Amino acid sequence: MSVIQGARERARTEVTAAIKEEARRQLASEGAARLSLRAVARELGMVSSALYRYFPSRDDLFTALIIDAYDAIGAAAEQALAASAGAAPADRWIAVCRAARDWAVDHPHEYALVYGSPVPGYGAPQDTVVPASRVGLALVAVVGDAQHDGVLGPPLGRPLAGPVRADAALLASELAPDLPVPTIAALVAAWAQVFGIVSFEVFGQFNRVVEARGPFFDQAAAALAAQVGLAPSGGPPADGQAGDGDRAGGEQRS
Amino acid sequence: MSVIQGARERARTEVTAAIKEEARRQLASEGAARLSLRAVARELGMVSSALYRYFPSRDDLFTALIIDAYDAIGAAAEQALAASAGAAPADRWIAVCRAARDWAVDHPHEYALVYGSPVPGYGAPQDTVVPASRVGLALVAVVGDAQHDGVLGPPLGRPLAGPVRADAALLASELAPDLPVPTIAALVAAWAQVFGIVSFEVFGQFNRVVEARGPFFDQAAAALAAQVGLAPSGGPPADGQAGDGDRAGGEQRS
DNA sequence: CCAACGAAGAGAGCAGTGCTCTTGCTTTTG
DNA sequence: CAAAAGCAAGAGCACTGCTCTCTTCGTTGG
Repeated sequence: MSVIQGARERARTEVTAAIKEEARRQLASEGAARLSLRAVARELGMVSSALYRYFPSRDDLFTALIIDAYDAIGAAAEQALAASAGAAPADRWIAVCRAARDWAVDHPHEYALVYGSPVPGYGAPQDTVVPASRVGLALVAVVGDAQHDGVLGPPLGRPLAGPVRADAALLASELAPDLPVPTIAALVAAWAQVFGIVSFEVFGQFNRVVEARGPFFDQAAAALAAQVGLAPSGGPPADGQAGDGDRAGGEQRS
Repeated sequence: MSVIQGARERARTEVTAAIKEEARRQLASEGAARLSLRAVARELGMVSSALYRYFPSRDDLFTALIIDAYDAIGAAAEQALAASAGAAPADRWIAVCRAARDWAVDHPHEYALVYGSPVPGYGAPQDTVVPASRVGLALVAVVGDAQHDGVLGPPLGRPLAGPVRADAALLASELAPDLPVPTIAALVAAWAQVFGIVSFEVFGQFNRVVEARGPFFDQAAAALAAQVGLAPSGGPPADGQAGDGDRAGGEQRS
């Protein structure tokens, strides 16, 4: 990671970046399955075989894009986390969820790459697990902060079944020893459920079902916040949501 | 739809079925992106071009498989709905959700086809919308029956924002005029959230996070039942869940 | 300063893909 | 029975991921 590089090394990182950029562009316009190495090379004015100097295979290019996507959506969530420091926990929860959702609707194909069907025979390598966890960890941080401030209530729902408790206890010991085990379990469920709503929106399942997707998402995120034990903020936010910046009627599928 | 068919017509439907069957087999073993018309034809002992007599394009084959998949998971849900008639609403809710989940983990690639990333430039045709709604309608039926029996409580969560209420009201008028609007909104959210958990499980996001996936799913489904206003069944189901038939430790990604 | 080394690009080529078009054959139908 | 329609086969086009060889050129050690 030296700042000073030889011309060669410099060129390499630049070309690598250009390849990823062009690949991302094609990803957005064609979708992952139609991403073509040759087309990327063509667009970059190089021959297809030259691309293999930078990525040993198409799957490796995918891996790079996947990591970037995880990092991007994770960064969005973390930024919302940081920006909302000091706010009511439920509102922070909604802000973090909303940041992830907004990134997803802005980058549907990259989102599909990471939260959609796993690519063919391709097993996600180990490098992806840390970036993949960033959004989840941001949610954990919201709840952890609430706990630290003494405003974390008990999660809703019936008592945990044995195996679920065991899983949650293991998780808790790894990433948030201070949080109650049932809270962790509720957190994991909420995490998956948030992405369920995002996926339905991005993948078109809400077409002709839900139009006001931004407000709908916020509504659901608020319910999930309550589910994990974050009390709703005092004031009734019931209506309005003005300046929401949401294009409700827009068709999603390209 | 005449029962009696000429030999030719009969052969046609048989070949069509054989193609879909073989395609499904390849789908299961290779994944959607690697499904190859030529390979299907090869396996069936015919030449690739002959396949185009039955499906005008690869996308049309996909469409057929998608409809079948929607119908299969929908049928599974409806069967659970019928089988649970008379049980406590919350338990019926869980049963229907669980049926959909079980089908999904048993047919991960078909599930990915319908609830994963939409295929490349392929816009789902209108034929898919009815089959696609079957699981959702089964969930609506559970809640509708509970309402009819007078055991439906109010949904949890804050009051609806204006646009959300409008969407939900429209939906309610279309498919369940008897249900309260907030219930419909909660139902739609719960519907998406159920599939969020299923997708995370099927797509491998729960690897090294949740191991007892069956019980975990039931836990979350129970919480969602409460969310839409279905009171938990009397007895404490807290532990046990024996004979669960869940292979907890199994690696998911092929 | 220059020679050796290694990284990078070019091009040909392989096996595979979706899809089209033409050519024959068989079944159905008027 | 002959015409029409349905169907399989084969050749072929343009494309894909990937490998191999060959040449060029920046970097670096003596």
